[in-house]
Amino acid sequence: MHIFKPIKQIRASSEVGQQLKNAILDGGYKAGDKLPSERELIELFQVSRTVVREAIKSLEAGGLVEIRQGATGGAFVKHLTFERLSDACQDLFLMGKLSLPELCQARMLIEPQVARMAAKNCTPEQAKALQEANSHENDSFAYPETVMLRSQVHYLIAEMSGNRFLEAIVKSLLVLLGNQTTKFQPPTDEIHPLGLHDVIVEAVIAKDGAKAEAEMFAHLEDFNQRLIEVECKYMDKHA
Amino acid sequence: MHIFKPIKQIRASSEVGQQLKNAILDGGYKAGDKLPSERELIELFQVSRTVVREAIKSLEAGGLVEIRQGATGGAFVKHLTFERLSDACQDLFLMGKLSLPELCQARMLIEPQVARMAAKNCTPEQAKALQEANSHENDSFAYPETVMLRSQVHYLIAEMSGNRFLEAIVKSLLVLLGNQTTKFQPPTDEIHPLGLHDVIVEAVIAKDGAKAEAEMFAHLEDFNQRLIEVECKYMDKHA
DNA sequence: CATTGGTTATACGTCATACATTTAACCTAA
DNA sequence: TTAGGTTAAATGTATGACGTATAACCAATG
Repeated sequence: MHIFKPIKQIRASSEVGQQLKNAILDGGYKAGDKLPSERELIELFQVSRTVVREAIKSLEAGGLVEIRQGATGGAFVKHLTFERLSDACQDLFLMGKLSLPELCQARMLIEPQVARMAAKNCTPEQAKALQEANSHENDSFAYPETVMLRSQVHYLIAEMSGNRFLEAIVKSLLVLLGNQTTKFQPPTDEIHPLGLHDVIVEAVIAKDGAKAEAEMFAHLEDFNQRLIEVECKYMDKHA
Repeated sequence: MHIFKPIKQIRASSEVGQQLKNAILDGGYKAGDKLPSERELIELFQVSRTVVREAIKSLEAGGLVEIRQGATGGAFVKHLTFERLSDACQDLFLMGKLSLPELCQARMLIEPQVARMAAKNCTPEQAKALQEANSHENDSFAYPETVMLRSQVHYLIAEMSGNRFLEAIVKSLLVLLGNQTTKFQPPTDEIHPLGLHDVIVEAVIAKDGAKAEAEMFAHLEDFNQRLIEVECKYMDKHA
């Protein structure tokens, strides 16, 4: 007996979107390149403008392209970064599929090792950038700038790890925790007093991986405690 | 002197999409719920069908809703899972923003600790499921089934960690590495001989966290080596 | 009574056209 | 020279018509 396969109906817009996406991922269009205009795509795919537009809109929603209007407008391929990851995490978090303690725990598990890797790789230029960032943490007390300033060191260390996957994960965590901190708006010296990063920066620059890992762990243990407390206060106030 | 802020032009479709997204994330619509139909949304937002459709399409592309056609059709809110994360990773990988060695390294950094956490939490039911999965790894040699079977233990351990963020990360890594393995299609016993998980499963069930961590690390060290070799062979053959 | 097959209602999918809006570049006159 | 208008190219929105998919209802037939 012959086996029949069910017909899978595919929407024209999905098909077009898929082909465009493949073209981008395969390197046919690189970051910054402009996809053909709507009119051209109509010709190429022989479909209506509706279909073309929905396909492009899907790509935009997926974060692959950026649509600009006007004379020099069109769909431009974006530089893919960790932001898509972080957006996905943000949505999961907002839907209650992730909790703050889980994020803190994950961070404590990953970032100390990332610090160790960073210490192994640290170049003089990176050392300078690290010190620079660490010395500017006090430039602002206003939200959300203060969050950005005081997490800069973490971002740099993540980049220094040399592993772009771990870098993306850590940055996503930083964005999420930063968003929450900005929402709670605790006094800066309550959530993150000045100087907490000094020993970490020292260790990384000294290429002392073991110490960098240990100090990062200690710092996160302390910070996470503060963050949880801040969250409790916030909850009480807004109950 | 007064400071003027640039006018931010927002597209109607983006605005509608954002409002719908917020409604979903805030819990106004839960997983499985149906958003209003296009006609109703036209009434609610007082915009054209074009705008409504593009908004919904964006949500679909973002993985938040699933659109079904027909009499009982409409946009239904999806259960958010790690799949969005894994899709994002997949795209980064396909665009060359992530390499196989980086993924392997990240896995070696995370999964052993996840195994330790799983060992801490292991319940009798989970122990049984783990043994069950481990005993069925030989049920198929055909791709892609064999990949799924031989990675099942890793999926279960990730779930047992009790940390949904780490679970999502590990699963995303498993999907990615699984995809690559399926692409290379090496002989099953070359990439992953039977029995490699036995000691890990034993340790987890015995609630021996330290041993689970160590055995997982050793296993990954071995497996990653095999995977890299398989990739080299594949590259040579398809050069 | 049950099953088959047709009908209908509903909602999404696609097409076509017209017009609005945005933006850069060009042009023109004071 | 420059302010200001014009034009062209591209996306954004509106509208109406028709196509397609799907479930539910219904009716005829055995």
